[in-house]
Amino acid sequence: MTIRWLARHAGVSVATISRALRHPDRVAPETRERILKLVSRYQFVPDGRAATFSSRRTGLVGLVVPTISNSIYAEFTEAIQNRLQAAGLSLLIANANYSAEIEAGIIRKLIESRVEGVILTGYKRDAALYNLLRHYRIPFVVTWSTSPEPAIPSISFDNYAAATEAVEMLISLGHRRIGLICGVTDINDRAAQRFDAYRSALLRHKIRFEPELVSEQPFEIEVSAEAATRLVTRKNPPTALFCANDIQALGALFACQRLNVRVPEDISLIGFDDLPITRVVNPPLSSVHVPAKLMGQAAADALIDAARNGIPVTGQTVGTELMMRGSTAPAASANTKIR
Amino acid sequence: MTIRWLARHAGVSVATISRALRHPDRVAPETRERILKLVSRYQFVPDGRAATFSSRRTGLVGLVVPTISNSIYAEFTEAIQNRLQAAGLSLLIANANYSAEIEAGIIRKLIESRVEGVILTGYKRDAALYNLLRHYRIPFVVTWSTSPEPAIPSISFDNYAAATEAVEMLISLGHRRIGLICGVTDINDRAAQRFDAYRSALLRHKIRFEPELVSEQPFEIEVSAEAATRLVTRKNPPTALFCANDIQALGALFACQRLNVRVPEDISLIGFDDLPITRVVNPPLSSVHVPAKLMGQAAADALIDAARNGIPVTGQTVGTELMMRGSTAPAASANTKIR
DNA sequence: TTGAAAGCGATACCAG
DNA sequence: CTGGTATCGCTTTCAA
Repeated sequence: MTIRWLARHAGVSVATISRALRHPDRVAPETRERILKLVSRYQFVPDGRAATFSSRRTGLVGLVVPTISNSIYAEFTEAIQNRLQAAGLSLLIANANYSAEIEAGIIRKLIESRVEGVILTGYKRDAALYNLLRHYRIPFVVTWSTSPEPAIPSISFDNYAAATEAVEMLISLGHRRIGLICGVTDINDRAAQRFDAYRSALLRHKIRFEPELVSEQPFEIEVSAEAATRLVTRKNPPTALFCANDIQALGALFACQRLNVRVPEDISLIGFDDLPITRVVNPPLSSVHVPAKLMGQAAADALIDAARNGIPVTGQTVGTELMMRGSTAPAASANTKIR
Repeated sequence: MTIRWLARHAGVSVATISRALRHPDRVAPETRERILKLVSRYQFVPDGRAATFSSRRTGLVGLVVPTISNSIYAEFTEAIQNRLQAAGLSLLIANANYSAEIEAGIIRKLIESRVEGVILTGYKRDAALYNLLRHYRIPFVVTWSTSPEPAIPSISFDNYAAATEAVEMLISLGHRRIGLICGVTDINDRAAQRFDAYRSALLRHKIRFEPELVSEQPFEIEVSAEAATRLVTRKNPPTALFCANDIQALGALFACQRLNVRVPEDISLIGFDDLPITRVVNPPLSSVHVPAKLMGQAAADALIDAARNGIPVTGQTVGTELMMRGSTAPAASANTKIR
């Protein structure tokens, strides 16, 4: 069942069939009707690869995320997918699983598929990969972190600034012993930037940085709860905890509840991502709002523009907002000065 | 940059280049070295479409899910993706967004891409779609619900049985006023089956079915919390709530906490999906464990087998398990008889 | 408005 | 072991 077969049956040329399918207005109404009737009668679905192959357009965009089981990436992915779908493009999705090797393989495969654009998560990766994409003239955009290199366009928020705001808020509430739970900085540049921001903020305020108050963990709520438990049950526990991720913040919140450590009276919590659930838990969780959906849409739009109209992708910074909720309060012990 | 170009530069034929890339052992070591050096020097990545086109294999599998922002689908998707990736196949993912129309368009597009298999969510859809897939000899499998038609292979658990177990548990704990929060049954056959199970269980135990105790809602935690609030603040509130989804159960739990309705003393809760978070909240949430990962892997494996070895997809039922945790207790008022 | 024919880039069969 | 070549299914000039 091919265009050629249909052409024979309809008594026209393959060119006419192709036109009837793609540019119906360029075919005589009568001819068109006849063809379309055949098409639906035989449930003909043209081979997209062949089409793609002659027209040089695959209609495919690749997305590389470390995982989608983290809600925030799921939301991000979904936003991208919806946008592309609306533009008639398809999403080829791949999990890099926080592994540089897997990622490299994935990117190669995307190039093999001749995707018309690639959305990357995080900027830190072998330069060879960026070069490969450029070499194949495949527009790409980095999300979730901004690359220091201007040649690598990123549509993202500023992890460092956002984390700084959160930590400074805790400091301004009088907290001096502030713990951190974040992702594994070796494999996650977002986590690394947030860690940096935390550390710098402390130093800037002359607060000693204590490595024992920092816990790097994978994003699993049970693991995070355990990490928080360890932090909170120290002899000299922190009075505030910055969790560079809501999953971890939730783990911490539930761990505290279980330990009868009152939030925010005994310990203040701030998360990161602003998942919908933060507004529903008790107390509601303060969190840094990350415009995941917006960021995804902007990235998709940029790539759609690049693919359709050859417009080069330009970087863009989207804003975050610290959402203060019930999980954060002035330090009880300290001389509480809110500025 | 094509195979032909490389052939000229290497002074060999295109056939040899192709072989050097796909079957290195069928090429003289010397020739091979020379070719591979060129390939890496020019960062040549063969065009997968062309390959696909001559070899009749696209290496693509399509997945149609209603959404991925629900964690449980994200986990499912991820399992499939990992499995396919390991088998050298790529996942083309599409959100149907609980819309039959969008889904139909998506399936058409998957056929256009000549995917080698399709994983569907839920069985209820226009028969024409199934026929189209069959017509194109594309193996498919239904997940998340079992089709009553044997011609539609499903790899799934039994929604009805699983929900029945949960509701009967509540009944056996002495509950007689049991509420239900579930998905929108019009567009979600899983929700519909769970609703049916709930209703039948009540009737079977001579408990009056009260429509006012049922709330159909989209899977958003805030919406679910409101729905639960309405149910719990009735003049004559239920003593137990079956939530056909953990998102909704969590919404209910947090709503109860906020209203000072004690769980499980005042109201028992059972969710569905057994998300990791259920083990961490307070009290831990009873839930029906759904083997999302296993189901995804099995579906992926079935399709891999179908694509690779022409083995027809056969249905399979995977088990669920009711995980009883702290959110459920015997009815306080009633004459508590645990059988 | 319609048709003929030249690709698009790799694969694989068949010779040599 | 290597080369020539038909082929996959459709799009797209270019003519008619």
